Amino acid sequence: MSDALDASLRLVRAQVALVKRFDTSLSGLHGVSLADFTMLLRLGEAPGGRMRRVDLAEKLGLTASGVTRGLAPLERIGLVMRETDARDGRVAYAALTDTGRERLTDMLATAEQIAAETFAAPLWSKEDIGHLSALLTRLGGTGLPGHGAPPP
Amino acid sequence: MSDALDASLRLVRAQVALVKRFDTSLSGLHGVSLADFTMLLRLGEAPGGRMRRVDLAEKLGLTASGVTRGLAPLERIGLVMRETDARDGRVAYAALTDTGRERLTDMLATAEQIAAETFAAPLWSKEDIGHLSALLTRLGGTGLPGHGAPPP
DNA sequence: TCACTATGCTTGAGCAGTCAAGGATTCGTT
DNA sequence: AACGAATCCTTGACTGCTCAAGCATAGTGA
Repeated sequence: MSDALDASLRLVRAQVALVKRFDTSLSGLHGVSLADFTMLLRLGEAPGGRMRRVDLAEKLGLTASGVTRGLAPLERIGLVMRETDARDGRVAYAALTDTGRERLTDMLATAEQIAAETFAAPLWSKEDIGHLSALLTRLGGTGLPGHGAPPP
Repeated sequence: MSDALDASLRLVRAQVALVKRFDTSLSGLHGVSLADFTMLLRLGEAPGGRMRRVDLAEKLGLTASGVTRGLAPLERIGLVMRETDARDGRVAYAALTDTGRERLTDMLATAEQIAAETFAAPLWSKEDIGHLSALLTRLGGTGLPGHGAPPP
C-alpha cells in the first residue's frame, strides 16, 4: 500500500477516535455532541451570533437538511432560536440565544481542555500542532480559512 | 480558540471531505463504500484472508455489531463468507471469497489512485505525506502499527 | 404581467454506525 | 462435575447524517 493511501486510512481512523473523545466529554458535561458544539461555535463566531442556515451548512460541511436536523434539538432546548429575514422570505436565520451563548462558553472551555489533553506535551510540540493543522488545511473541506503565510 | 482545538476541528472537516471523495469513486466504480473497502482490505491483509469478527472490529475501530452490520451486505453479494471455528463454537470468522479477492484488487487500484490524486505533487511532497501519517498515528485509534523508526 | 428558473428550507426514506440486551459457548474454580 | 463469569456474536431501538422530492419565495426576461 502506498504512503498516500496509508495516510488516508489513518486520517479516517484518527478522526473516529478524536470525535469519540470529544463526544464523551461534551455529552457528559453539557449534554451535546461534538457536532452540536461545532454548530454553536460557528454561530458564536458569526456577527450577531446568527447565520443563514444555508451558510452554516457550508461552513460545517453539511447539507442544508443536516443543519435542519442538527439544529432542531438545539432549538428545542433553547440554545438556538429561529429568526426570519424581513427582506427575503425564504431565509431563516439560526441565532444563538443568551442561554446558548452562556452554555457555549462552558462548552468551549471543555473542548479546549480535551484538545489540550489530546495534544499535550511532551508528545506534541507547538510546532507539531501547527504543522498538522497546516497539512489538514491543504486537504480542504472548503469553508474554513487557511492559516498559513499570507500571499507576498 | 487554541491551535489544538483548531487542529481538532480541521481534522474532522478534512476527514469528511476525504471520505466523500473515496466513497464517490469507490461506489461509482465498484459499488462499495470506503468502509466496505477498508473491511475487505483488512481481511485481505490477514493470514488466509480471514479473521475473527471481533478482531476485525478492533482493527477497524468499530464495535462488534458494526462489523456484523457492515459485513452483511458483503456476504450477500458474495465477497465475504462466514466460517466457523472447530475448536471454539462462539467464534465466527469472516473470510474473503475468491471473488472477494479479485474485486479487492480492483478496488485497491482505485483507492490508490484517489489517494495519489489527493496527495499529488506539487502541493504534497513525499515528506509531507510521511509527516502527516506520523502525526496522525500519534493521535492513535489503536489497532494500527506505527511506522516510525523502530526502537534502538 | 407572467411564466420560468433559482434559492432556501423542510420532510420522508434510507443507510451506517452506536448502545443495551440477550443467546450460545467456553473457561475457571471449587 | 457443575456453577458462575467471561467471550463472541447478533438483534432491536436509536442517532445523525445523506439524497430526492417538495413547497414557498425571489429574481429574470419576454
